[in-house]
Amino acid sequence: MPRPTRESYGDQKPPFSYIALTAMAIWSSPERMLPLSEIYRFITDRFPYYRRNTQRWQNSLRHNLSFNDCFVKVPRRPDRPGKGAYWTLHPQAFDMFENGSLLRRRKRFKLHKGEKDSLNAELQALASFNRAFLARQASTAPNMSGGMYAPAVTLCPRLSPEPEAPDTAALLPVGPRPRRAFTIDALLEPDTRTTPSPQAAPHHPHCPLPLPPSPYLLAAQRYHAELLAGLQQSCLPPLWTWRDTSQFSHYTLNS
DNA sequence: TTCTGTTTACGGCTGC
DNA sequence: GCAGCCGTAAACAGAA
Repeated sequence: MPRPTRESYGDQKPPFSYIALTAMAIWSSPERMLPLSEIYRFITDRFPYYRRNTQRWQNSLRHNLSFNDCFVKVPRRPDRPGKGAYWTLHPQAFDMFENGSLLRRRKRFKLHKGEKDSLNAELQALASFNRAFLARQASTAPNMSGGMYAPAVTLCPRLSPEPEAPDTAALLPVGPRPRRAFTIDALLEPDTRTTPSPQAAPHHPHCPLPLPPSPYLLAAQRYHAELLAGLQQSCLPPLWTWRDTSQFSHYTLNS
């Protein structure tokens, strides 16, 4: 069966399930994770059919994101505020589709109870940490303006507009995933394994001074990096690639 | 207020 | 017939 092309659909409904469409969108992003709004945009950009009746299919898509264990909701980093979380694919969900075909899943991806509980606990912990981070930041805000630990994000506005994927590439630790107690205090302790020294703090080209980020920010980044490293450690290359040529656009199975 | 996320329910389709 | 996958609708809560 020839692979369907974008042009062959026109305004017809593509033969992909919402799970497949969402997986495509997530895999199309450099960070392998997208907020809901970007998943919508990916689908409407490529499939004209979904430019109509948006409420209907978007409701279905959200249902699938929540209902299926293959999608993992990753809380935003506290220094990257915005609406909604990021969504990624569970690493163990890559073999869902038969031979990379997106038309029908080989089997439903289902996490075992323990795995699901463990993942939920970690994500819950991260969300709690983010809230605690914001609370602490708010309570210390009046002193932050001139303080040496003022978060870099308040002094170095981003150049790219929202939505923006978490800056995980530079945060991912090398080697085995470090484990430490997940409490606010534990995370705020100096961590010589992953905490960059103030001298090594990245210097934003538009910042007048290379200020060290706050310990809270570092702790949040560190935990985010640990979480994402765990999720991505077993990541395989994408099974499919969206190819745009002058003749046609289609998904191809990577060899 | 709007968007995001969760949950429940139901019916159609397909394969065994 | 049954189980599993899928699409859709709807209600609701919480966050931005």
